[in-house]
Amino acid sequence: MPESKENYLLLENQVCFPLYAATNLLQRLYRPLLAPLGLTYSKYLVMLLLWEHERLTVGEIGACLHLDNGTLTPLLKRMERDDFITRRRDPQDERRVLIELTVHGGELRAQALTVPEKLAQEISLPPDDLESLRRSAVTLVNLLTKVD
Amino acid sequence: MPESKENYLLLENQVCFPLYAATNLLQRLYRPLLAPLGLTYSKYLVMLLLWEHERLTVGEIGACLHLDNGTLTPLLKRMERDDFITRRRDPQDERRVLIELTVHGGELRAQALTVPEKLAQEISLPPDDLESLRRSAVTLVNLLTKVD
DNA sequence: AGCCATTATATGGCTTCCAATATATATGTC
DNA sequence: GACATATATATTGGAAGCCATATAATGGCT
Repeated sequence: MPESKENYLLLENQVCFPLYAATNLLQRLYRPLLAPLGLTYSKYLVMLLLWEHERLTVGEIGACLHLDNGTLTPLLKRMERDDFITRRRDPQDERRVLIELTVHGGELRAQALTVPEKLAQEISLPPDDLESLRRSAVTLVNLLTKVD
Repeated sequence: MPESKENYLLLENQVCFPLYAATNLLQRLYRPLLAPLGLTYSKYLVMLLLWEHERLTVGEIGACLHLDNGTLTPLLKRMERDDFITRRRDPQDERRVLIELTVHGGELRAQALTVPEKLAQEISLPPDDLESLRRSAVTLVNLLTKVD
């Protein structure tokens, strides 16, 4: 039946569009929460990683966040300029660049602690729904990265 | 217990990050499918709307896609330049700009029909999982737009 | 040592995204 | 009709995001 194929082109039935829209809307919500810390959402993600690991290469960050080098290099340069991180060549392997927190970057973690709960208040989706959304998105990401 | 608050800062526990990553990965999948049609993902979304409605204002498109004017105006100008759409002031209300398909834009729909199934093949997530992901993302989007 | 394939990051060009601001048109009120 | 307010789009400036390509360093292999 040809009609079913037609229906796939309806915006309402697209799987990717709600993810796209939700991502844009969420970044808009994050913006005012992160701006006082001098962070954007992408920079915030890098900081989350560094608060966990404290020394990473550009490549490792890209692998974790699924981001391209062409995205990360200028992003990290801005973060270096604004005193969140340091960038230096790995003496062991001069191809790599090691990313580490500055003192200021480390201290910022305390202020960031309040961000997740502030955001949760604005979303106010039942925790179960939120968790199932998270889980299915994680599943999708795992699937999409295995393809590569 | 203070530890639970700490855990919210772990990348693994973030709700927004998997959505963000999935969106980026999906756009990367769409790119090679849409490029032959001369479309990017955002332009594709605009086309989906116009294949359904055929005459929309800039504001209506922005409301449907949850996109800003600062995003849409240059996007639509490029689409006009590349002969997908026309832009003209509404004679009834000169503040508005009416967006309509060109002949070429209308014909493109036939080629776009194959895109959703090609993408579905690459994702290969069980249809039920995909549908539950879509549904919870839609719920989230509805929630986030009601706040406004 | 010299060469070649591989790896890690950087660069340039283009698109998308937003907030803040500007401009022009409509609308309502007196 | 004049003026304030609201509405619709455009503009500007900065940040992300990707691809394709370039540069530099490493690791064999001969």
